[in-house]
Amino acid sequence: MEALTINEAAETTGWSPRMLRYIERVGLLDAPRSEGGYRLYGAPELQRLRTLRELLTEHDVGLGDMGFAQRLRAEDELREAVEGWFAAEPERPADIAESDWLSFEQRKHERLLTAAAQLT
Amino acid sequence: MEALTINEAAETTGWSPRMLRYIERVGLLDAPRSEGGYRLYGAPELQRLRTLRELLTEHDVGLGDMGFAQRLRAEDELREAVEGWFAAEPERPADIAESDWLSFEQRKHERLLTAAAQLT
DNA sequence: AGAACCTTGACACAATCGTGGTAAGGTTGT
DNA sequence: ACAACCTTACCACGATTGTGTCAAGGTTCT
Repeated sequence: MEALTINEAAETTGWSPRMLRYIERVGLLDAPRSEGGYRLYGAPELQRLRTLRELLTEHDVGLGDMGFAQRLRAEDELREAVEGWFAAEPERPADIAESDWLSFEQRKHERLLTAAAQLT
Repeated sequence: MEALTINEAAETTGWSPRMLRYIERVGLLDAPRSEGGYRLYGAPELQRLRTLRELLTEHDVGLGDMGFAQRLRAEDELREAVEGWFAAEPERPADIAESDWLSFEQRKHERLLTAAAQLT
């Protein structure tokens, strides 16, 4: 048939059945259900599960991280708050003449870090 | 005097000194240092720390989540992988016959895969 | 109808996170 | 020089995450 049950899907995707349920619990991938409530994994779900596995292992990312990424896409207010926070880099051009507490090197280092973070 | 030491900064921002060091450890906000190595919090850092506090409590977000958001801004490859994964949402329009949805999704996914392959 | 599979829920357990404390030693300002 | 503050490096500890296993019961297929 077209759709696999959870154990079959587990075998072909590399996840455990337990983890497939967990992935659903954290809201990352809901498998469609049969009339009786069985999860049924079609080709799109299987492919997505394999891709997810690759993504996590290759970039050292957790399921919780992906859950947060999903919130960032879904919740406008949250995304704007987060973007706003990162955009508000600390700059104090007025202090550079009067700087009795911040060395030029430290300031340069800060700018380098911020620039690196904004290489989009 | 332009900058507060860590305990003073803790008092005005609502964080504990311990947490200010932790926030720095996870890479979210590096305070500039004095010659002797003391962290010195200026007005921009204080403001950012307050904003961060608000952001976390109001949206139920953790420091780890913010760390991941920072990685998303800094690492192009990661951001694209994550975006790509979410973009490949399995959608099954109801007006497609049950015998057809699988091949439909398969074709759609193949298109996505070839598109992704051409990105690299 | 019966074997084999699935469901949810619970208990378990190592690893990490968020947070506090303490100790040994360096810095600052009077 | 001395009190008061700061630094890093540890130990601790409850909560959460990622993962397994088991139990009690419902579904699927032959």
